[in-house]
Formats: sequence, structure tokens, C-alpha cells
Amino acid sequence: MSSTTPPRRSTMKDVARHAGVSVSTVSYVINDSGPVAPDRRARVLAAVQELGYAPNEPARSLKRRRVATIGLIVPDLGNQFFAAVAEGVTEAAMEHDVLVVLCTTDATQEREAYHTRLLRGQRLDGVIYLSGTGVPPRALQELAELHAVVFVDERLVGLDVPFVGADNRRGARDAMAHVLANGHTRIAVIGGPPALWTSEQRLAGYREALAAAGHDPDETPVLRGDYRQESGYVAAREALTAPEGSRPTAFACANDLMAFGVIAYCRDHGLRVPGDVSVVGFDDVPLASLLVPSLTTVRQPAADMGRRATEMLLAHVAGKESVAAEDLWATELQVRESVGPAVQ
Amino acid sequence: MSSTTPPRRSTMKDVARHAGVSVSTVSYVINDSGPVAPDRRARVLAAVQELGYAPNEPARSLKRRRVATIGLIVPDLGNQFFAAVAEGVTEAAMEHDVLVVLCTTDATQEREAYHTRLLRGQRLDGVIYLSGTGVPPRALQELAELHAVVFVDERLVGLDVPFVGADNRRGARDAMAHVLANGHTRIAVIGGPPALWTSEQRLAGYREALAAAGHDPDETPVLRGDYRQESGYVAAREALTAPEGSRPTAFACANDLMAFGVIAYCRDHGLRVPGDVSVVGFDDVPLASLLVPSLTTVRQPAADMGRRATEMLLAHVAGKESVAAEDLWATELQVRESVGPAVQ
DNA sequence: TTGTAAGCGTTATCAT
DNA sequence: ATGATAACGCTTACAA
Repeated sequence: MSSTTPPRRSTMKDVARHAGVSVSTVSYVINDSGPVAPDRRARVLAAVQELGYAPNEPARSLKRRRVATIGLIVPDLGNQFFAAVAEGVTEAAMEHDVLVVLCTTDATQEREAYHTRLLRGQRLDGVIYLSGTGVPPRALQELAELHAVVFVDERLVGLDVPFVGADNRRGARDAMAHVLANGHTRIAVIGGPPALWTSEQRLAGYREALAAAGHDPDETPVLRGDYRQESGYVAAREALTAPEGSRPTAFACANDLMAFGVIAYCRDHGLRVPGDVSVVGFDDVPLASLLVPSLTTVRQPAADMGRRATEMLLAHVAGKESVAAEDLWATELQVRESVGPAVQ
Repeated sequence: MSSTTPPRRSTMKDVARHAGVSVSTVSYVINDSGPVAPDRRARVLAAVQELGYAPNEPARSLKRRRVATIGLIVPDLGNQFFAAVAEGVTEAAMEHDVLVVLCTTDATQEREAYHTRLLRGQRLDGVIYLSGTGVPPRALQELAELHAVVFVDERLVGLDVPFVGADNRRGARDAMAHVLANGHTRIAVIGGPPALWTSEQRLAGYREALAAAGHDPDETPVLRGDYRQESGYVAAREALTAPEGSRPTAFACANDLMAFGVIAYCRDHGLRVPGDVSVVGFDDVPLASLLVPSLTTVRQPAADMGRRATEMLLAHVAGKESVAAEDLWATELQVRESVGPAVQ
């Protein structure tokens, strides 16, 4: 780290003096926002080079009333689905020369509230919000009034905010239909937190498929996880230590991480997948296809969703009023090894 | 998104007028930076509440010459190791009420250069830099002169910048020693890009262990990957389609992702791990323990490293000159299923 | 204890 | 085509 005293950065004034022109001329050159004679332009550019001048962004933001920065609020990057959304966001932002402020909430209301307040104070162009709790923090209402906001993946009701997500219900229906097509009758569902829209959508999809196949959805037990691996492990234990005969032969998991937990439980207890137990997940994170057995799951185009949300946000900021209120992406069932024929 | 016209945010002046005091009094209250009589303080607070006032950060930054924001440059979040570092950074930053600007480079020189330039212009308090190429962009020198910078994981030579990383050489030596202890003699190394310090350190560690066990390190073939899964897959193919008898029975992979690639190749080609082929990785990403077989690998405390780097950066910004030049973390071998006894 | 006013480094209007 | 100059919203001497 520089142990020298902070070398005072040069300002436009310095550049102007150095080039023998006025500050406005320098500004015109920097922003290409006014007519400048070729020779003077060259002089300015040379001075910029020489002094290593770079504009002071806070000053610029103050004047322009625009910061060229968006916020991204996301539960946790350890979940590759969220990581992929974040990648999509940063890539799209980069194409527009916009900075991304990253906030991770660990899916807790406290941290969601904290970051929402924090971003509220910033002059941001907008915020991409992935809720991990399903509960809008107080400040979110204000945030949404002050800035452009787009929800991604998780939809919060009661707020007039555009949404980018996947057709969760449909995806879950396909997953369950696939399990049923393999002859399973005793199926356990491992859902996400009840407060989340995605959880309920996926549950609804599972039930739809169950009903369509002539089952009574209410007879299928629903265990509640929290979308983390550990909770899948715990749920698997609960279901698989039930009285013989009522144990499920298949698990429909509301996300891949929990499905990984189920598979880990099976491995630790000598159960074969898919020999003894079949498993489907949701998300299709990169490692789903790598696992042995590879995981049958539902693909969500995470990076695309992040990119799209960013584009929507920036389009809105740019004044385009034709911003869609909703952008629902199709999911795609990925048939792999973790689902096999039912055994009795 | 708000379809109404942007509700002009109130300024300190508004609050002052509303509370019947001067702007300085408001500033004193907001920042708790001056003496204010209790009743007037209350009036100000009430006005703030009523108007929903929040300070204009760009203006504040302009005046204070400090932005309370750090930059984070990272190759890609799809690699859970980097994602974990990023989590550590955001958590530490949150504790200091500092924002994090996220930049992903996809490990390309172009994007590293782009983001370095971009951040150079911002008035940041500092930058946490994870190189994906090993090549410092032009602007990095300037960046480091202007801002506090800390390298994490990957060390770039020739720049006087503090470093937070793991003892890569030692970790690799342990990994290779473990493989050798299992009786393997034909071992293939899958290294990272030659330009990276981590690649060379790990390679050096492998060679050290080889030599210590009485092998000639030069007889061990080194295949070069790029730390991505696919390159591990390709390298495995290359090594395992070699003439019978010269095929390796074990792979030492410079990171987990490439080890996953090797395992995927084996799965696709009917080779058992660890029955036919043993594999060790490096990083211990969350999914390493989940894989079947679980991956024997070297643990790096990624989140801790991110946290520590952030603390160092902020300590430096706060003027504490006692910032260490280097912070090397111990690694820990995680013995799991993917390494077994050598077979002939 | 409170208020006045001078910047912070830009951008953009308006003369020239 | 160029250059003064007045904001932008805040912090902070300094004055009262």
C-alpha cells in the first residue's frame, strides 16, 4: 500500500491550467459534450495523460444527479443459483459502464433491512432485489419510491415493482410428473420456507402434477426446509426413519442444495440413489450435473435472468417507460441419473 | 417502478427550514458532530422523519473526500472459492458500514483492465484484487498509488501491495504426500495457468513431496488447465488415453473444479474413483464433500481470507500504518473418499 | 450553542 | 469555438 502521502489527485482545473485552456473546455473534451477545436482537444488530452487525470466521480454524480451505480441485494453467493444471477447482473452492468454495489443478506430479515436502508441513502440508479425471506423490510417501500427496483427470482407482494423470474409452478409440475412417470407412489416433498413465493409456486406445481396423475395431493407429506443443504439432510432423515412401509421412495426438493442434502444423507446411510431413493431438485446449479449420480432437476436461466433484470432497470432509468411489469422465463427439465424406477 | 415523477428528495436545507434551524445545525445532528440543544435536536429529527430525508451521498463524499466504499475485483462467482471470499468481504464491509462494488472479470485481461480503470476513477477507499490472469493491468500501478489495495489469493509481483492468501506450497505438498502414501507411482499433475503464482506454488509443493518420497519430479507429467472444470475433463482424457502402462493411477489437481472435471471424465468412461483412479483437489469448495465419491482436497479458509483482507484495507484507510505486508493462512488437508490405494 | 459562508470538483448556461 | 460563472448538497471553520 502506498506509504507515501496521498498524492493529491489532479482536478479539471489542473488539467485546464496545464493545457492552457478553461475548465469548460476540458469538460467538453472529457465528456465529448461540446465543440472543441482539434488542436486544443489534443492539448487537453495530452495534459490528461500527463497528469494521470481521472474525473472525480462523486463531484460528477452530485452535479449530474445520477451515479451510474446500481445495487444488488442477494441472499448468499454460496448458492450457485444466486451467484449465477449476480454474474449476469455484473456483466450487463459492465456493458453499460455501471457499477454494482453488492449486498449479501444471508437470508435474514435484519440484514435485508440493513442493506435496504443503506442503499436507500445512496443515490443509486436502481436496485436489483433478491429476497431471501419473502418479507419486505420497512425501508423497501421508500426504496422503491426513490429508486427503480426490480425483483428477481422471489416476488414480494403488495409492492408495485417489476419482476424477473422463472415459471416455478410449471417447472415443479414437470419435475413431479417425471417422478410419477417412473412409477413412484410414496413421494416426499421437501419445500422451501412457507413465506416465499417460490416455495409456494413449486409446491403448487407438485400438487398439480400429483392431482393430474390421480393422486390426492394432500396425502403427500411436505417437509419444510430452508433452501440450504443441511435442511435437506435433516428432512431426509425425518422421512427415511419413518415406519417401514410409509417411507418415501422419492423426494421432490424445492431446490438443488436441499436435494444435495438428501443425496448426502443417503450416501451416509447406505441408501442407493436412484436404486433405493430417487431425487429431483430445482435450479440446475452447475454442480448438479457433476454429482454421482447426477441430479435430475429443473433448469432456471439464472444468468439470463440477472442480465435481463439489469437491462430492465437501466432502460427504466434511461426513461424508457415501456418497461414490462413482469418477465417470466421458461424452465427446462434436466433428466439425469438421480431418478429411477420405483422399487417396493 | 415508480411511474410518478421522481419525488424530489429533500435536502438539508429543506430539513433546516422545516425545523426552523440552520443547515449546520441539521448537519451537526445528522453526523453527531457538534453541540445541539436537546429541543432543537428533537425538532430536527422530527423534520428528518417527516420529510424522509436521507443525506446525499455523492455530496457528502465530495466534501469529505472519502466514499465509504471499497471495490472487489474477482474472476468469477461460479467458482465457489471466489464466492466464499466475496461473502467474507461483504460481511466485513457491512460491519464497517462500507459498500462493496463488485466487478467480475471472467479471468480475462481485458475485463481486469477495464475494471481496474473504472475503479481508478472512483474515489474508493480501497480495492480488494483477486487476479485471474496473473498479469497486472496497466492501470493497476496507478490504482495502487491512488487507493489502498490488497491482493487476495493470487499474488502479483513487482507491486508493493499487501497480500492475503494461503500457504499454497505447503497445502499442495500435503496433498501429494497423501497420494504417495497410498502407494501411487504414476501420478499426473493438472496444474493451473503457468502465469499464476498459485499455480506455481502448488506445483512446487507437489514436486517437493515427490522429491521427498524419492521420486524424480521431472518424471511426473504436468498438464496445464485453466482452473475451470472443463479443462480438468480435457486433461483427464489426454492422460487416460495414453498408452496402457503409462496411464496415471492418480491425479493431483491444482483446484477442485478441475478435480471435478476429472471425476466427471471417469464417470463418463466407466472408470471408478477411487477404484481405478484417485483424485485430489485444492480449495475444498462446499460441494467437494458432497460429491460421490467425496473429494479429498486441501482446505483454504476463503471467507476468512476475504474478511481479513477487508479488515486490513479498512485499517489502512483509517490510518493505522501497522498493516502487515502479508497474511498467509494455513491450509488443511481434507482426507475423503476420492483417494484410494494404488492399483496396477 | 447557533448561524454564515467558503469551498469540495463537476456540469451546463450564457455571454462573448 | 471558448470562457466565466452559477449551481449541485454537503461539511466545517469561523463568527456571533
